[in-house]
Amino acid sequence: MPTISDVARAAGVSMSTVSYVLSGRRPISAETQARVKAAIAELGYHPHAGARALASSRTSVLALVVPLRVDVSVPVIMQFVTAVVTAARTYNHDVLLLTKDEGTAGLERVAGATMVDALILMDVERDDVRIPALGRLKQPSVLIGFPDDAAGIACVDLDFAATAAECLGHLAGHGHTRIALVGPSPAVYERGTTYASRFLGGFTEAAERLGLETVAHPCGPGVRGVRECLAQIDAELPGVSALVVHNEEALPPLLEELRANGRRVPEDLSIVAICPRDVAVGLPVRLTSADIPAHEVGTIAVETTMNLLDGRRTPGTRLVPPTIIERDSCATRRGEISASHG
Amino acid sequence: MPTISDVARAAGVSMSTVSYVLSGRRPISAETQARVKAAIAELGYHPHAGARALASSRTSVLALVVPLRVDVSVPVIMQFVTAVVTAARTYNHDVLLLTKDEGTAGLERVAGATMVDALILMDVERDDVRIPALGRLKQPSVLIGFPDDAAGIACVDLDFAATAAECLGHLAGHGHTRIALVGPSPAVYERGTTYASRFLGGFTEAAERLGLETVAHPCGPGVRGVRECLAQIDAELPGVSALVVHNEEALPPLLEELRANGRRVPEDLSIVAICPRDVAVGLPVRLTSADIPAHEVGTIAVETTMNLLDGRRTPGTRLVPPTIIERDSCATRRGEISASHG
DNA sequence: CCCTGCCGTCGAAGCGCTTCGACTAGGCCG
DNA sequence: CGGCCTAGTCGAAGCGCTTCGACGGCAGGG
Repeated sequence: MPTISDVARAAGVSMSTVSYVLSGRRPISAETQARVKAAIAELGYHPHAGARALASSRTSVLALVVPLRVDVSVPVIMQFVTAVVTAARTYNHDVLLLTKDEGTAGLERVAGATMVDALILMDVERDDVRIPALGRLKQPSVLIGFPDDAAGIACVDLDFAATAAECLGHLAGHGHTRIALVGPSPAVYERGTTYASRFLGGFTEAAERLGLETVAHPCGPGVRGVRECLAQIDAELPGVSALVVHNEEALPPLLEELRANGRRVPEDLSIVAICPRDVAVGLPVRLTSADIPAHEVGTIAVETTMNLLDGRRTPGTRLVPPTIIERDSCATRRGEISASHG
Repeated sequence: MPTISDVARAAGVSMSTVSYVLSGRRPISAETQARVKAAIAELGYHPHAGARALASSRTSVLALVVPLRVDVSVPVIMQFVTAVVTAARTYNHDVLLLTKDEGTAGLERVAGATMVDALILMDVERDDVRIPALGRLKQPSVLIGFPDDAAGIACVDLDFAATAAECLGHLAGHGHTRIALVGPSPAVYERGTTYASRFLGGFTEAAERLGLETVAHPCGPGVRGVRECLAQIDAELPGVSALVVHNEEALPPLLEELRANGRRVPEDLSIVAICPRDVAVGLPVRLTSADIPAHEVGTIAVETTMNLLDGRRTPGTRLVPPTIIERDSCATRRGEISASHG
């Protein structure tokens, strides 16, 4: 492996000149640059990452902490991951993958060892124990998701409250007035992931504002969970004409159960789901959905990280606005549009 | 951040002694060790990864190259990833995540810069362009999957040929003699991922050995692909009584299509699927399946990597034997067991 | 009792890079 | 025409760690 001094010798310049050609931190004449670059290419020189990190205390590596076994669907996690990796590469950074189950220790390890320049955490909980730990690190960090107290912390996520409101608005626009929320599994609420409560909050508030009659229920796993949830909804809100489903895993069994009971979608029951595009189109009925913009959120998380690293002041929290995509699961209730639009 | 010399001073020893306590490469008396460890704990000392890499030319980081957009299902990829990360941690290594779309350049970058000690590649193709590049790196590498010419390369994967044979054996044991293979999408074959052809090879050979009548067809995406595939199978092998499905994505539409056509599983048609446990149990019919042992394969890949790093000679290729798990999708054809068992 | 060898420790030489200060030439201003 | 600034380059001092050779002391063998 050639070193910077091999390059310097080959180009007939000093080591520092080679370094400045590479970093651009000082002006170097065009001819010198050309000679240095030629030497680099010829020798196949790659700067040694460790040496660089040691001398500059910058690593060009980001840590990304992903949840391992969670209730949020795996493909969505993977979308975040690929978005972050791809975006990081556009800033010439690489990504070190940590799992959430290492907890605080993992963060301290990679940060303490100066393996990374910054950290991005997914699956943030209401009162996440990792947050105080982050404050003690010398590296900045960005959260994907929101803790209860997001003061002074950089957070990025879909605006779940606005998403709920949009869903209700969409259904109200189609004449629906009795609408139920099929929420995430109870485990999600217990674990304290705030997207569930943010969504519920937005749902409740919008329902009131729009004068809708609503109920909301979490929905456990499998056909069983779906069945129970539907039963409760039917009991508490007879004549329900639309469902907002904020639970990706529940969608397949839910559709299956409705079919089995002879309830047609959207003729008898309209559905708006919160899920990624490909899930929405991969089901028996193409679902009208609010997209989970994993790619956008991941990209923004990296951008925010880079701003932080450059010492740029940046909005502490970034809420990505929702996008509703109309497909085939939402029907208009005849003669009720005007009533609901009032 | 305290450095090793801070620790040395606090413990009243030299830097090298601290280093030897940490690495265990030379004997250090128990008392000295205790004092050093106390100092480390008290100061909250973490060795600087870059400095360590520079001095020792070891990084304790593994590169893992994952496919981005592929036909193999995302949850399975994620299982490999988490297995590799978890296993790497048990060897005190971290994982740098690369995407396959960076191609050869990505490998050369991280290897050239000495960012990693070794590389693990997923989604290896028949004549993968990255393989010659790997040979030029100073770091060892391990493949998850097999290229056409695996000579001298460390490879790990499920034994797909044996898996196919096991599936056929299982069905034959249940009295089935006319069996069709629903294969991966044509794109998989075109892309040259060898697991498809390895499976097909094992299938064909076992069919002959067991005296079965079989056909094999790739299966394109969606309901459409399933429908075409089934039509061809029925045309070419009338009276088919069992399906081996080597295509995870096809399973939901396949079951749906069979149901719509009034073909009951397993009464009219038995199914053995090749898919991870959770997919098999998450469908309307709990499928008898050959497991995709992502966790085991990932773990073995890391073990192999560690052996390579320790200069230990290790079997070049590791084929993980299949495991068939009986569930509810396989029926016995009455009165035909003895006939098929002969 | 001396030599050998091992145990436990130290000192110092790098590992390959960045970066700061310094220096030389010119160019521009007043 | 002197002072000053800028562009372009060099030299050297680290960054924090590992590791090799060396050394003193103590045990065991001849």
